[in-house]
Formats: sequence, C-alpha cells, structure tokens
Amino acid sequence: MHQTADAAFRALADPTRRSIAALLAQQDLTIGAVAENFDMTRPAVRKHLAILEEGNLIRVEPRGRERVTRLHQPGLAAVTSWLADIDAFWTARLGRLKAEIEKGNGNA
Amino acid sequence: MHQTADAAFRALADPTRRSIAALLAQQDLTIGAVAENFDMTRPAVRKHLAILEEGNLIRVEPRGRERVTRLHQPGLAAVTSWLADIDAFWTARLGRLKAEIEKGNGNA
DNA sequence: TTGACATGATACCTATCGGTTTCATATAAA
DNA sequence: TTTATATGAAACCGATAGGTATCATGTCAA
Repeated sequence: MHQTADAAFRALADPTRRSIAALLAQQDLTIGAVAENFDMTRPAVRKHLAILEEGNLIRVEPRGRERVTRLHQPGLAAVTSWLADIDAFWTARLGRLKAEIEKGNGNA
Repeated sequence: MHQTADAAFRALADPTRRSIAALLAQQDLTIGAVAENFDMTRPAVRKHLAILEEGNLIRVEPRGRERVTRLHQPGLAAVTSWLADIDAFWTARLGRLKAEIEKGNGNA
C-alpha cells in the first residue's frame, strides 16, 4: 500500500523523535541546536534525526560546516493517509451495519 | 501532553500490527481468526494484539472460550490528535513567516 | 596556517522486540 | 464424563534499538 508509511511510523514510534518533530515544526534548527534540547549525547540525537529523515519527516541540509534540520511533509502525510484509510474502512463498515439493521439483522 | 499517544504510536510502529488494525476496521474477529491471516504462530499474533490493546487501538473481550477482538477508537484518536498538534504548530509558523515577509525580513 | 568548532563515523554495550516451542487451563461438544 | 478446541502463559532465542565513548574530517576564523 503506502511504501513510505513503514519508515514514517517507525520514526514516530519513539517519544524523543516525536519531540524532535514537534520542535522542528516550530523552527528549523542545526543538529547541535536540536541536541541541546535533550539529555543525551549528540551522536544519539543524530541517530534519531537520521531515522526521522528515513521516514521523510525531516530533511537535513548542509550549510557551511553546520547541518540545518527542517520538518518535511511527506512523512506526516503518509501517516495521515494511513489513518484516513482505516477511518474509511471503519465508516464503510458502520454504513453496512446500519443497512443490515434496517433490513432486520444486526451483523456487519 | 497526550499520555496515551506513546503506547498508540508504539503499537502502530509494526507493519503486522497496522495490518491487524486494518483487518479489524472491517470486521470483529476472534484471536484465532486474526492469526489465520498471518504467516506466524498464534502466540506471536496474540502478542501483537496485546500491544494494540495497550495502545487503546483494540479491545479484546471474552465470548465463551473465544476472545473477540475489535477496533477501538481512543488509540487512533490519540495519534490523530498528535498529528493535528504538529500541524497547528506548523501552520502557526507559516503565519508568522508570512507576517515577517510582509514586514520586509524573511525569518520565522 | 593554525586552531577551534560542527559534524561524521565506528565500535561497543544492554535492553527490548518479534518470533518460536512447549505446556497448562477453561469451555464446548460428543 | 470424556474429548476436542480456543486461548493463556512461560521460557527461550537472534536481531534490532537506543544509547555511549572515541576518533576522524571538513570548515570557519584569527
């Protein structure tokens, strides 16, 4: 189905990474600046950023000797899309259930 | 922030569990019936169901010697809500950016 | 050119994950 | 009551995740 959804969901599974995504939704930051927000080493934060990048949730671009990290939309879109699909199945089912009830038996 | 979001995101991180959620969006199933859809042992599927249950994505209820598994909304709502928050930050930021540009300098 | 700074890259450790096998238990059916 | 069925529960295993420390590299600034 959605090829990218896998990596995006994996990326959002970790609370630190969701926190990073929330940070970057507010402002672009260098890798070092992101790391200052967390009680762990920079290599650890860098790994989280790499996983967010694989999930298409952020992009990391060089700017001189720094790397600017910014939120990217496709990853979030993949997640939203998957949820929408589930919701579509769900509401379709409720519709069938309603139709069956109106016919007299209550299974969907 | 959202207490339940953690368990919900963790539950959806695994593709098998997302597949189970999609299945249950269409119809309630017993544990055994869920397991028939996957190429793994029933204990493995049962573990996935337990994690989905912890994430408030499904509910498991006894019916005789069987257990009926059905989709549950709060988990999905927690995920949707988190995404909405991110989106709110993001659009607020774009709004500030637009205002700054109209004032003459382009930073947010 | 030299020194400081931002990051890359590698090796390593422990805990958790996703899976299996095996056995126990409760309910349904004969 | 006996037997079959649906599930629970525990022990175990290899792979991966999240973290660390350490060293190499590239770029800015003096």
